[in-house]
Amino acid sequence: MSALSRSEDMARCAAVLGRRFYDDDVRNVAARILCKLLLREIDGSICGGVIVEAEAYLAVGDPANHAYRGLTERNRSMFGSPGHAYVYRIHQQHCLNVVTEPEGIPSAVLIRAIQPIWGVEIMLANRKGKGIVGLTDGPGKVCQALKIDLRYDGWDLTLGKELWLAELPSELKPPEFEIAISERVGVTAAKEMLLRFFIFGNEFVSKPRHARKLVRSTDLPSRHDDT
DNA sequence: CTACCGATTGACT
DNA sequence: GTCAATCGGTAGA
Repeated sequence: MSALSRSEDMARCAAVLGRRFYDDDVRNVAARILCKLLLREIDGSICGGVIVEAEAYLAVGDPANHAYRGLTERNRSMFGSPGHAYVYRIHQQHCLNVVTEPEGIPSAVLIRAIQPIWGVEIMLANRKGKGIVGLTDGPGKVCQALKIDLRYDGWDLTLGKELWLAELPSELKPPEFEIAISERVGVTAAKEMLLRFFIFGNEFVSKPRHARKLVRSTDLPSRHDDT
């Protein structure tokens, strides 16, 4: 068996994130989603990598949230149960969010960047010949590389097929990392809120990379229902 | 129905 | 650093 197929087996065997992971405070999920895997199966091949950057959009008091003014046709998925995808379109691009918190509470985490690991050749082809650096450092780029579009709006991410999230296999796990917190990128409302989370020092994070705060991965708050 | 605009990207100064 | 492309969602007439 080749190293490549062993690697793909590693991705296929990684523990799928279940509903409980998403059924939590959206800021908690945005921080804890770092170093998880985003995986996609395209024509029988695994594509994806490690999530290195994400943003939280709050259900309350966040005018940058698409659901700030209530339910619309576009944002309907955000009102659904946690662990489903909210995919929307902007400027000819698609952006992938994971829905968090209990059903009816419209909060979500935007996946802004991944570190490419599996199916790099396929992702490069989907992005038309750009290099590995810059392949998936932005929410639109992630969706281009992984062929994620509106068909996946409302997709259940806990099924472990087509499009899902999984734990980082222990073989790949770094001992510890620092989480940087900053203002969100590109928003025109609530610019000052510190709701962007990224792995400090990782080269696959989009710019800017200035950190307003730093938190150790081992110091994250526990789940709301942990005791 | 029309008008406005963006949780982006890529090209350019 | 700046800026245009480009089009579906949204709000308003």
